[in-house]
Amino acid sequence: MSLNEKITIADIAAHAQVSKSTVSRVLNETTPVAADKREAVLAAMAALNYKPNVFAQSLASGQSLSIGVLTQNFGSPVYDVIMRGVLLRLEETPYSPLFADGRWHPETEQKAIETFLDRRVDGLILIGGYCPEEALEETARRTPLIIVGREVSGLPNHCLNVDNEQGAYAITRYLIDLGHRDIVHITGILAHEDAAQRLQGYRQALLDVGIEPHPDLVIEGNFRRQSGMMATEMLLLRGRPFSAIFCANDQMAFGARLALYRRGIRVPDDVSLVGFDDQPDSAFMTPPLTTMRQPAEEMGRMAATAVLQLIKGVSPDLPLFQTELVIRESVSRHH
Amino acid sequence: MSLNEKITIADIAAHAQVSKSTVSRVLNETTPVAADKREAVLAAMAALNYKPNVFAQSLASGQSLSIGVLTQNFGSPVYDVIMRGVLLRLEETPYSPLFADGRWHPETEQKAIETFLDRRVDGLILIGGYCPEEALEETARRTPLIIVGREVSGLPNHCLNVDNEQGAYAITRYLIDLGHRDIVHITGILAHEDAAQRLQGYRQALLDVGIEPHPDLVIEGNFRRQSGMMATEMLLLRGRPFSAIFCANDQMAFGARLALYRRGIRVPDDVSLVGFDDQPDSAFMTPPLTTMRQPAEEMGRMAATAVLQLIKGVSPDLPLFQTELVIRESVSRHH
DNA sequence: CTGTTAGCGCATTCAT
DNA sequence: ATGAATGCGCTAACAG
Repeated sequence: MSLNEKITIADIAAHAQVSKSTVSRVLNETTPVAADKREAVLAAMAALNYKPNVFAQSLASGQSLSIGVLTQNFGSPVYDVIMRGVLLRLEETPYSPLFADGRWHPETEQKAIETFLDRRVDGLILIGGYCPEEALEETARRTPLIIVGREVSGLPNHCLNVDNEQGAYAITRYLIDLGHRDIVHITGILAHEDAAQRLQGYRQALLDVGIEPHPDLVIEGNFRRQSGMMATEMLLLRGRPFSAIFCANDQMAFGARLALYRRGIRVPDDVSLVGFDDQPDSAFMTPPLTTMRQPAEEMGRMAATAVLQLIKGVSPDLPLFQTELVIRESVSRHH
Repeated sequence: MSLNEKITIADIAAHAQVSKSTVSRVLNETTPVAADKREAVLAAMAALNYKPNVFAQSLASGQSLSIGVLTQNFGSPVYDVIMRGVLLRLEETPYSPLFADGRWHPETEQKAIETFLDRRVDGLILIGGYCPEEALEETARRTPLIIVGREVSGLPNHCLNVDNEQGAYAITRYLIDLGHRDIVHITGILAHEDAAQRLQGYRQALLDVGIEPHPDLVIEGNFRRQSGMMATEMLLLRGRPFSAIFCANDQMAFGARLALYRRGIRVPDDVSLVGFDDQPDSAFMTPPLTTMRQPAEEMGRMAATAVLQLIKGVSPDLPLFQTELVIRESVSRHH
């Protein structure tokens, strides 16, 4: 309320007739305090509208009560939701998030991580990224670290992931069950575990019903709309017939949809189209897109919970999240 | 590099044969220091890989070198880009961003602002929000404040906005020039200045060519896809003919597109469709959406620059940003 | 249970 | 130009 509040524990100590230590104690609940003194302190804090100085707290305690969150490209669909999950979970705690954008540049990521460390974050959450694995392992040695959406072989119990292979398997299997045989797969950047695992799920589903995956039906994209469009155009040029396209994410499905539209190919009458991620716009594509839903927000929350556990010294167990098939009008039975 | 670095200015003072004060001086360039001593200090800092402790710095100086950024709903199209702009600009400075998500809840926003203040941010950037104006004015009195995407009458030179009316005018005028006369407008939440201004631009454009805006052709939406869809369905039920729809944002245009699709109405053959914002997916709608581009990232950068100026005590001048018409295949001449 | 005493790492007078 | 001395606001032994 008042404009210039420089209230310190000394003030409330005086007001409550106790020592600064006692004030600190009721503040941190670090040691039992007599009920009456406790009340007095609380009353004084309320009366004077006391706000602890975080810097002093951090300096004295060595804890910053902040955790660094590194994402790649603000505004990208799934990561934003993961971040929201982190945020929401953190709001339930005394920790505040510090954010940075790695932009998929290893150097930028490293710099951001350094900045976080300089700011003495108590923990670190990394979402995706291209940062070399050794650097990550080094970082993990220095501070509590959770990585989501990426598998670092040297840090098995620091990574939080979705079961991409199972998801891709299920969605491919779904198309097969609809009678499709010539199913295209537009992959993500295959250097990403996500993309590789989805490709693997796709292949396995085909193999399991005795279909040999055809190389002409697999095209590598880069997870972006543009690449979905170009991949589809290339596919059309190739001339090999197909009745369904499975894109490794919704973005590329949007691109594919546009390419088909421009060629006058109807969805799902002429070809069925499915994506992965279930980003919000999927439900509003024309026609609405069949896709796989990732529990992104849930993963964010879990990531936050996990770092907090690491900070407390307990080693969290990180589940493999499952996806959920969301069926919409972009697919139909193949005759 | 080393795992346990607790290097303080005392260490480097010893290493460089000078006093701690001198070290502090070369660190902050606050007072001239003899060249040789200066070199020695720099060398020592490099050798020991010294990192200043931000908490100690902040505690002693009273500056946090952090600025609070409050957005509404992580993952919403335009705001995310504005945030990216803020981030990028801040990366060029010693300031770090602190983020929070207001979720369009005044209480949440207030709480977030309080948290920022508790963290002693040196400045505040608010993106959108429903926080009552008095609260904002109060906040502006306590700390450097910039508000983007919102007009607070009591804080004219703290607000950063786009010229919504002009943008809506231009886009409506464009449809008129294509021969459209019965142009629908699906508005945003009219309590938002954005939405009200866009509606005003739409009306003015019609009036300027002698068309009396018809109430049946204006429907209030809420900026979300779903509302664009419902508004369009309602419109179709009303039965009043129209040849074009102007949605107050792209999201609602996506919803409108879906409603038209489900009714078998072709775009742009049967009706032309335009949006506002030029969010990335617009270019991949089928057909690609004609829309108005906001310089969102630029606005974010400017917002950051402006708070920094406020912090330095200079009052920034905040331009009214202009939009740019992006013409794509969702519109055609009306015959 | 509680008060006293030291720092935490740095910026900033104040002398020199 | 530089060093010594205070203090920022709080936590954490340390005694009682």
